[in-house]
Amino acid sequence: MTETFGKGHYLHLIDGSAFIFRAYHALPPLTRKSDGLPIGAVSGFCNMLQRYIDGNNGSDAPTHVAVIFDKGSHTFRNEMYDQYKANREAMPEDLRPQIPLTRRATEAFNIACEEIEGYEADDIIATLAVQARARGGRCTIISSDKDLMQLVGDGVDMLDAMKNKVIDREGVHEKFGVYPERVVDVQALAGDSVDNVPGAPGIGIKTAALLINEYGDLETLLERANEIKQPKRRETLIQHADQIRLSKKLVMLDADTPLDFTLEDLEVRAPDPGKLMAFLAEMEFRTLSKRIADTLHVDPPVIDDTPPSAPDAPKVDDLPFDPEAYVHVSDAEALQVWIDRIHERGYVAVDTETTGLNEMTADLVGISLAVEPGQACYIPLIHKASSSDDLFGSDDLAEGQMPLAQALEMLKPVLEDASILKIGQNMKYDAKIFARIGIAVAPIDDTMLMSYAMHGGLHGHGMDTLSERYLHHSPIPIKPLLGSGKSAITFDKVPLDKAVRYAAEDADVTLRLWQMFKPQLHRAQVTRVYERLERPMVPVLAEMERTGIKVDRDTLSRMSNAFSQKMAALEDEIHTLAGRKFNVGSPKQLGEILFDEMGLEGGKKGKTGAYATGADVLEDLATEHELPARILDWRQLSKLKSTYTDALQDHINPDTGRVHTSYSIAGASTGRLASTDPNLQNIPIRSEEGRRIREAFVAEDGKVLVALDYSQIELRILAHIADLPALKQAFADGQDIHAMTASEMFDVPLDEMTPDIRRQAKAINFGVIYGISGFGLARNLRIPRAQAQGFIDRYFERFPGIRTYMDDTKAFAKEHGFVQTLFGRRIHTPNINAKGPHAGFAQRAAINAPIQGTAADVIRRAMVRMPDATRGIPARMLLQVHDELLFEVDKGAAEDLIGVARDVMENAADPVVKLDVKLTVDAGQGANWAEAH
DNA sequence: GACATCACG
DNA sequence: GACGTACGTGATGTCC
Repeated sequence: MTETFGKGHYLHLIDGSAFIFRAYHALPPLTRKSDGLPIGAVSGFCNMLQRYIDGNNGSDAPTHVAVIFDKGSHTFRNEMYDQYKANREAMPEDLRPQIPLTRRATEAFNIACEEIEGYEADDIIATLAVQARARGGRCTIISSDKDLMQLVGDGVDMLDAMKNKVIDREGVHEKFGVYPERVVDVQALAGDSVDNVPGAPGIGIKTAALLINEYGDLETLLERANEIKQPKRRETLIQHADQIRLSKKLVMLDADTPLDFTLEDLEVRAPDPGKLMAFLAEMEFRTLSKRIADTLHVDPPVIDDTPPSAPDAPKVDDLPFDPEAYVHVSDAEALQVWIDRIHERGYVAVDTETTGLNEMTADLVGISLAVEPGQACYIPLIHKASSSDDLFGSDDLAEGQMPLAQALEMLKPVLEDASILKIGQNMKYDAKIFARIGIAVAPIDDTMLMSYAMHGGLHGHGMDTLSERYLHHSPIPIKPLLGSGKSAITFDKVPLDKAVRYAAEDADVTLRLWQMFKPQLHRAQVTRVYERLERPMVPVLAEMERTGIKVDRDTLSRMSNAFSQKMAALEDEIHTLAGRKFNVGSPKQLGEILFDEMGLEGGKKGKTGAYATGADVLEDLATEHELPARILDWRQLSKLKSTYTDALQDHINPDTGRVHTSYSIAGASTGRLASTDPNLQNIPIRSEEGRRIREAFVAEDGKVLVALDYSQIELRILAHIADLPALKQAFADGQDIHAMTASEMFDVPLDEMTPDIRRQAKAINFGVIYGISGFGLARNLRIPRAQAQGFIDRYFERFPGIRTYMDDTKAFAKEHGFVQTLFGRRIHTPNINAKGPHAGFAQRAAINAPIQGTAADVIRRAMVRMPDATRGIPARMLLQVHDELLFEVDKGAAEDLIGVARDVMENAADPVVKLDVKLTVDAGQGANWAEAH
């Protein structure tokens, strides 16, 4: 039973970031022996935690303790002052991957580990210290950070752990010349070069303290500044009064940070030796684990830290796959053995088998686990008994299965344990299956996403592809087990012996891939891409997909009927014009009628020998004949009906009344998402008739849909990457970018701009993003090729950065075999050195990839930050359409959401990339998607 | 299952 | 000098 924090209780607050940086700088750059992961700071951090614990079990031991971390580098202080901490150096590359490990270390030591997005650790510490004091308890802050000294006094003190020196009120006075309640006044005057707090120029701590002690406090000092005798000092204070007041706001800690935990949650907990040893073993800390094992009176873990013999041929490759070695787990005792092994290891590969491919409707059938190569099991849960004489199968469960509920009860703590890493191949699928039965799987690794980060553009990232390529093993195909067509069965009907071999192998393959990929991420320099842009998308997208969007069936159904009628009428008209009946939907038949029977000019046969009858061809013909125009009309309706108004109705989930798409994270080579089943990223908008389909995408009663989209994000990124001053200036001035391009290219003043000239410039702008060619532009604008080439030449002349960018990008791709986004995502270009027509394709793709890919990275960053940023707002993120996010939000909170979400989106590049062009986001809201846009 | 077509950014 | 050509996706219908 937890007691309310109050008198007699004693809280320790450890400044986690200070520990980390001290540990990092105190130790040489150690790496984990088996795979080269940098590990020095984690080692130092663990040592410091252990020393802290050893030193704090005496009579004055704390009753409550927490390690507090910073989270996110953008805080409310950046809102007040954009230069806050601006000259702070970037985190060293080999420290970055160690940060999450220090959090895991804290948890492994069974010490509360807290952080709040958008707040500095100092603010959380201030909040907790003030709360502890208010409740009559005591608090010691373990840090030597002078910014925290304002909190000291009345039951709160600080401990400099390095010097083992307590800092009380007198200690603060020693440092600042004033007592804690005036510390912020002194800091406001003196400023702080480390945090880039300006203060008053020329005034340091000594002078500041002198002034504050003379006048009492900062406000009085500023009001009476004209009384100061020294002329220079007087002028400085008068002149910089605003800057000083701002500085005070920057240094003043926020003791009202919203917390998602309470003081009671921080009660000191007994160590969990198993968890701690597993973590230390994973980190391969020999000495430290022995020392800690001694103090805990347990056996130290056995650490196998033999490095792989050759970097690119790890030994996981050598162990043959043996389906007979896989274990069929059929009862709680057997499962417990596996769970114990998982705890020893600290990680496990997990795979789920289900009744289908749609995570929203498929049911869990069984779970497979793997803890080391070749050692995997399958836990069948609801397989049906097979009976040869019953064609429809039996509802009876097969023998040899433990109860579903019991298995889940045992596995849930493991799957949710923050100190055990769950490894999967396409984890979003499994996470959604588990989420539906109340299990929140975390933390995770995903081999599909690791491959995507390292090999994007080289090949697909499905398990079979990866296994064949990297393990030289073809997994058992699923087809023979399930059959195909009408006689196909679901996995719960697969006999257990076969199911074990198939399912356990998947977990085995996943674990082997993980062991191979994990150390390679660092070498390929894509750790940050994987950890910041790929892996965090899994929970975000899983949540969006599970939420779905409400679609009104009646609206779609009415539109389908209207389309049917119009199509029937058009069909009659078309047959009359053609002189005979034919299948209007057949391009082949249409081509024969147009070019053979009617003898129209301009018939061109493609590589298959059929006439081309695409929209561009028909549009040209439409100026002379009526038939092509009617065909175009019919095709538009046919498209809308079959792909949208009909098909979408079939995708409405009967349980939720909503449509749940699935996003593939690793589908598009550039980093974009792709949406399938159904594709909700290509819902019509360009034509008026199509746009009305968006009226069927609605908000629930009492809510509205909010759409936020980046304005011209790819052109802005182009302006930054290719360094185009004219374009940057135009964006800075908020100009119409296509009109500005037109003005620049055709020497037409902006106030004389015509829509047609602007349209041409717009086509050129897009052409540049796509790796322009004279031919392509000529075809798009329907102008002579020579004229199009003239436009391009002129564009290069007016924006010389473009040519440089294109040449540099092609050269980079040829040299390295990949191109990169601003955030380090690599897109491989295997065909870049090809000869013949392939070469052109590859070059244009290489030019486009960094632009499209950077835009994709930006919105990914925004999406990853969105859940924390919008916490407390009754809103849910529903869809992403490349440069747009769609939310559903309570009516009263729409403006709140727009404010917060826009801020996240516009600043999504910070702090990794400082764009020369600001990103702007347009917002709209309404009862349906058409209105919101 | 390949191909053509067309919806989106 | 000729080749072909805007970048990235997914779903549908026809035809073999």
